[in-house]
Amino acid sequence: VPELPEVETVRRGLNQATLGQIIQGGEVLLPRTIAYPDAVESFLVGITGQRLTQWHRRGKYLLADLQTTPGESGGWLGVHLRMTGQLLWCDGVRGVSPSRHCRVRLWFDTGKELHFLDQRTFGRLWWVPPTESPDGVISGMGRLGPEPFSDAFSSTYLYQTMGRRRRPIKNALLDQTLVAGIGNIYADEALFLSGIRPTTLCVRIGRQRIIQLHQSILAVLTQSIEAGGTTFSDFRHVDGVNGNYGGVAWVYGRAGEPCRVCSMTIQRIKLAGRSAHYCPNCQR
DNA sequence: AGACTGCCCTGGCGGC
DNA sequence: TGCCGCCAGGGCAGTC
Repeated sequence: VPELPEVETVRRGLNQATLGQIIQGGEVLLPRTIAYPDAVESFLVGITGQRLTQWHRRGKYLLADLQTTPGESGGWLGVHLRMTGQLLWCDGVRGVSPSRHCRVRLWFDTGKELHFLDQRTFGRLWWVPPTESPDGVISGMGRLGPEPFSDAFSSTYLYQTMGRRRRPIKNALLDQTLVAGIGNIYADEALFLSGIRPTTLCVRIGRQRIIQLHQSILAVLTQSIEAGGTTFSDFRHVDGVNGNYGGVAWVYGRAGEPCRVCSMTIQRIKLAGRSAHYCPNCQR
């Protein structure tokens, strides 16, 4: 499940592989993958002939700058991988049918192709025309809270924003309007590292523990980006290679197994419709 | 406004 | 061996 570190890894791969290349055309195999414009044909017409000049990341969204000619914007190509989406940079053989889960394929002037694969079909693509703004067209992006690595996401911000809320801290961490990019895996891992139970109400967490949580969030995200994303998911780099989040999770996916610190059995509960994993001894 | 629930979707797995 | 139900979860619409 791609979260911020996985999306960041994909972004870096795309910036290595695709910059300067011109989209010659494409094929949409699953129309609902295209979130905007409404008509698939408008999407294809919009991106065709455009040069990819930069890939950005905002939360779990990817956004490519497009240029019609040097200095003239051709809008943006937005991508959200959701649960099982993958972007694969491959040697295309025109006319040959791609893999079973391929939803969209784009072909380039060099003969390379960019495939959007997505088993569960939750992933979405947008073409944002130059006359509009990404934050407006990609509504979820417009609502995102600060980036974890930005100055805006300080421990003071976290304390002031979350400190008042009457809801479990785990739910708050998954709320993309409070902080962008954290998903189920890193929320559980950050809460373990800061010794806080996922059920703890935000309002019950003191200043010192919020400072610890802030540090833990940055630590777990940094470590995973350095490792190139997680292994414990079906995440793949743009070249199809698996990630390697330092190898092990502290609690995520370890229900019933002994805590790596104290050997107490890791618990799994349901919060906000998601599974939450924690150590009942280390997290209070 | 804040918080929560159900839904979308497919494939893998446990139980019988 | 086969079928059924459950589970995974990011974002959004709907509701209280």
